[in-house]
Amino acid sequence: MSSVESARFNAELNQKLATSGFRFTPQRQHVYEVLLEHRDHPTAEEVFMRSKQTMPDISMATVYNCLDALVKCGLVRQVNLDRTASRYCPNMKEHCHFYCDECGRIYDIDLDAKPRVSGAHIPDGFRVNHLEVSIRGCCPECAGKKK
Amino acid sequence: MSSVESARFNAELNQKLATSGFRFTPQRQHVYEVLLEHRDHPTAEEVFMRSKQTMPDISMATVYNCLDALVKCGLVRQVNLDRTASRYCPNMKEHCHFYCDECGRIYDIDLDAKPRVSGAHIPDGFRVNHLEVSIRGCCPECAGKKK
DNA sequence: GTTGCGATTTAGAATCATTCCAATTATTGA
DNA sequence: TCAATAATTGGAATGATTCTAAATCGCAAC
Repeated sequence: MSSVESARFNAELNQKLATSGFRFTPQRQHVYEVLLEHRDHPTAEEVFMRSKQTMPDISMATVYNCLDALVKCGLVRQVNLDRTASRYCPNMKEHCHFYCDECGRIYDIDLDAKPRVSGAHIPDGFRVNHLEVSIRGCCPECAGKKK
Repeated sequence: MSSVESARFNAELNQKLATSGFRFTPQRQHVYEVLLEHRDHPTAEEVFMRSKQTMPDISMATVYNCLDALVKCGLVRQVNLDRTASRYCPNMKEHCHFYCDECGRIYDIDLDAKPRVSGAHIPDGFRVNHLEVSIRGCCPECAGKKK
């Protein structure tokens, strides 16, 4: 990441943390940078490993705290599949996730707008806040290998 | 449940277990009956408690084993919300779940057919097996209370 | 019917992700 | 500068689930 980009992300981070009542700390900055570096939906454990490479004294508890703060201030999405470890995603555009059943990788799938589902009979009186969609299947790479 | 219904469910259970290579056991029958009795998406813990009322010696491990067998032979759906305990649902019709953010209850929402999502840009080469939709919001009961 | 074998059940130990805790350290506003 | 408040830390605790090894069961072949 260039220093210009980096400065922009830091400014956004600082602002978003502040408006949610969080402080700007080196750990939070670092964890956010780690997430931006490889957008591959790492688990907390993976974020911890990567963070330690350049911040060796960071603790697992802090990684959880940082991820939590980033989620709460709207910079990161927490992604859950079944009951496996949560994964973290710094893509805040409207999107859903594709899970490859072969390799387990997660891909972001862009959505035009808030998703709508056809044919759902929601009875009167239910107020919908949020609709979550996830797609399971086989990614191009694994589809290639299987042939 | 009437004895006629009960016989029908047992026959289906027996047949489905058999075709997946599982045996018909009193525990599996009992756990399935417990699920059919109140269709309220209980956790394994709740199934365990209810099962013990009429089968006091059943163990937690067996409840997990039975639920697992029922899921594998296609009689029960395992439902996960975030990383909370899995819930179990004997409704195998095409449907999705509505989670009330206030009271935590889960409601089945019927779907006409397999769900389709509008506006998703799935790149070439991805093979979709399954699409899962969940809805979050406020149920009629809680909406009433809030006013 | 008896026998044998693999499947199932069981209690308890182990695991995994996550949260909690209490002590230390850092940041911020007066 | 100094207190007040928040954040970090390592380790203990938690909660759901899976594993393990021994006992038991169900069923097919004899």
